[in-house]
Amino acid sequence: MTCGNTCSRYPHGMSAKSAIRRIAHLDMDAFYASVELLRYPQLSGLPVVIGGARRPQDETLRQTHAHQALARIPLEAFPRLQGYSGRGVITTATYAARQFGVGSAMGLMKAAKLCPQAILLPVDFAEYRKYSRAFKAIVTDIAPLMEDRGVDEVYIDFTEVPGGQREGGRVLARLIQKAIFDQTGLTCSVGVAPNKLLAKMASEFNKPNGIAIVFEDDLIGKIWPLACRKINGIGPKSDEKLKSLGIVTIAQLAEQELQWLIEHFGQKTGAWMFAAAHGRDDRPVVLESEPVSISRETTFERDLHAVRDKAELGAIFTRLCEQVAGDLQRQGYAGKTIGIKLRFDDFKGVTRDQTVEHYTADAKTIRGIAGQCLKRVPLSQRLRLLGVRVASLVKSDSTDKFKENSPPAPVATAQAATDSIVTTSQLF
DNA sequence: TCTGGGGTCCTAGGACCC
DNA sequence: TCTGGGGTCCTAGGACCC
Repeated sequence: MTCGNTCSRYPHGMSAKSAIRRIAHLDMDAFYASVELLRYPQLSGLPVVIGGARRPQDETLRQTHAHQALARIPLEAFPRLQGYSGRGVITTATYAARQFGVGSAMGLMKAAKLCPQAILLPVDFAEYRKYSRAFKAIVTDIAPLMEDRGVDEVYIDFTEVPGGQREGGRVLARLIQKAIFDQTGLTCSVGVAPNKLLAKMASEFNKPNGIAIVFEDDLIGKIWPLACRKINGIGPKSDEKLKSLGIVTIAQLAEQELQWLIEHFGQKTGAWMFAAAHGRDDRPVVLESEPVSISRETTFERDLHAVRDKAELGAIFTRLCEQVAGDLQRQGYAGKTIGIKLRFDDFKGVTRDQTVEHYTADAKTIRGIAGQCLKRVPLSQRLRLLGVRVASLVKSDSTDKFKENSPPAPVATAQAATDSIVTTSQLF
């Protein structure tokens, strides 16, 4: 068994001052909704949902409100879920709304039935990003070793932070929580534990605005009674499979032999599950990471047909390529694997990609290669989603030696050549 | 009336090379 | 010519997460 950085940096019981590894997981409470409540305090206590709605009436809400004193806007001026029609899901719901059974990822029309009086606000990523940057800056001012896990979550290594060991991390967690609240008005929940796996579970224990401390000795008492699904990485599919094998709780998972888990879930997953069930996880807190891929996708307001809606589809496709190219250029990357993603009206999806010789961040080049990918998909079925992705990324300053202007002419595949069904080759 | 828009990582087969 | 193994790259799909 090899011993990596973690062991050599934190020798167990070796020196009198040896620090115990303490990792925190911090999770902002109902993040998007809470940010909206800062702008519209008159909505506090009311059921509010933030939705991925892209209807014209939603898009105009911000402009309508733009020049008013937001806190004075009367309640009647806010759109309600009642009578909502169209696509879109809830991204965040206030705790008041959650009491009606609505929550993340639920379709807005279903939510409208459960809680018609709920106020519906469109998402405003720019605003959430602002608060995201703000709370992360507050965290790193106090504890510099932070791993970004998206807009509203971070891991923090408390181990070597002054005060990070006091009360198992509770003192520092409280300090960070208070600093974030004082400076942003937002609340968060924090779990502190010997590793990321346990810290993540702990942060859920006392939500919202709570702190939970977990020590190694708490495994049996606090972790084992939980459902396997609470382990970050065990999703709906694995959970179902575990249930079918008679395993519901983490304790039951921990009873299984390593070999038995490997037989049922494969070498990697089986071994990982075994470790997780025993509370073991030595992943470090990662401060910086490079993106693997950059993509844009969109679900249409209505399903589109490759033939009947050819012009509309073509325009959307071009726009997606331009957006991806813009993202790449802004972030300073170029890629050489270009791909597309389609979702059909039955929600089944396919992907196609192609790796080319030259790195690119150019919209027209991407559009050309993505168009070739699209030709390899039979398109008799109606589409609900189209996406464009660029992977195999490099920092664009390191691509100066490759020139971007030579889109290769991909050879048509045998499959595309022999395809007798309607394909986009006639369209794009 | 189902199910958004980003991402990451893993698996598995085939091509190709040594 | 056959047998065998390992490594890497590419592609497609799928599970999972925020």
